[in-house]
Amino acid sequence: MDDKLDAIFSALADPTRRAILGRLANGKATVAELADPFELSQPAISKHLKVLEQAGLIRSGREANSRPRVLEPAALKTVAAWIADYRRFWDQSFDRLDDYLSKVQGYEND
Amino acid sequence: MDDKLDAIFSALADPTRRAILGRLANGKATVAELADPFELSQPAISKHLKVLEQAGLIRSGREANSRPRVLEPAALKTVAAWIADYRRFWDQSFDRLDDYLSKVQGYEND
DNA sequence: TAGCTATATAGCCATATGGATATATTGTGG
DNA sequence: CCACAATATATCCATATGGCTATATAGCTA
Repeated sequence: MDDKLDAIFSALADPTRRAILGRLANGKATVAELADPFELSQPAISKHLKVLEQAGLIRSGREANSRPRVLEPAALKTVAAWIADYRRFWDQSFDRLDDYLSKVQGYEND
Repeated sequence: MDDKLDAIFSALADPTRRAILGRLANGKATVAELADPFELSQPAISKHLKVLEQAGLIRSGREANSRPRVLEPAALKTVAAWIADYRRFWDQSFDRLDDYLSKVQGYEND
């Protein structure tokens, strides 16, 4: 799972790739469509797509001449699950845990 | 905000750094304490800490001889906020949005 | 089959990253 | 002030990353 997170976070660290995911949130798209908003070469986009796919964030389809991409939510869910463990540090709705933690931390910290 | 996400995701892409955050979730810790679980040199850990700090994920304190680190939840909250936009793709509790989206996507996809 | 369209792959290059060792810096205690 | 402890900074090195151009591959369509 750690390896997965490595790949996922690493894929998400690039703004072009996040923008691509944003586009795919509206539905599947061809490589050309995904490339359109950017001033990057087509191979550069293909490379980004490969990174996203290897991280499990998207999938490739096949449709006539083109290979449309779709979002693969599971990978994002993995991230959400990871970050959920930290939610208590900022979210009011985790008050009881928060109280508990501030006691524990207060003990350790002072 | 995009720049922030770049730095944050990039920082989170390394398992050592995620482990450090995990340790800091139990309360503040010195560099030596943070380095202890790893078979890495002290400078390597300092480098990781610098990356985490520049991403805003941790802060440095000062206490006698040592510079203890603490978690900085805001940066993680930023990630949670980003990913929340995708929550509808996997979470049942977002059913209405999900329905809406599947209609929209169905339209675009078929 | 020939040619066009869509996309992938191969190289190549510059910069970034993660690690190591050696050394500098800063604070504490004697 | 000295010596030690804790941590940071400076190099250096190997590998990874992101971009480009050129070229290969696959599927239509005439």
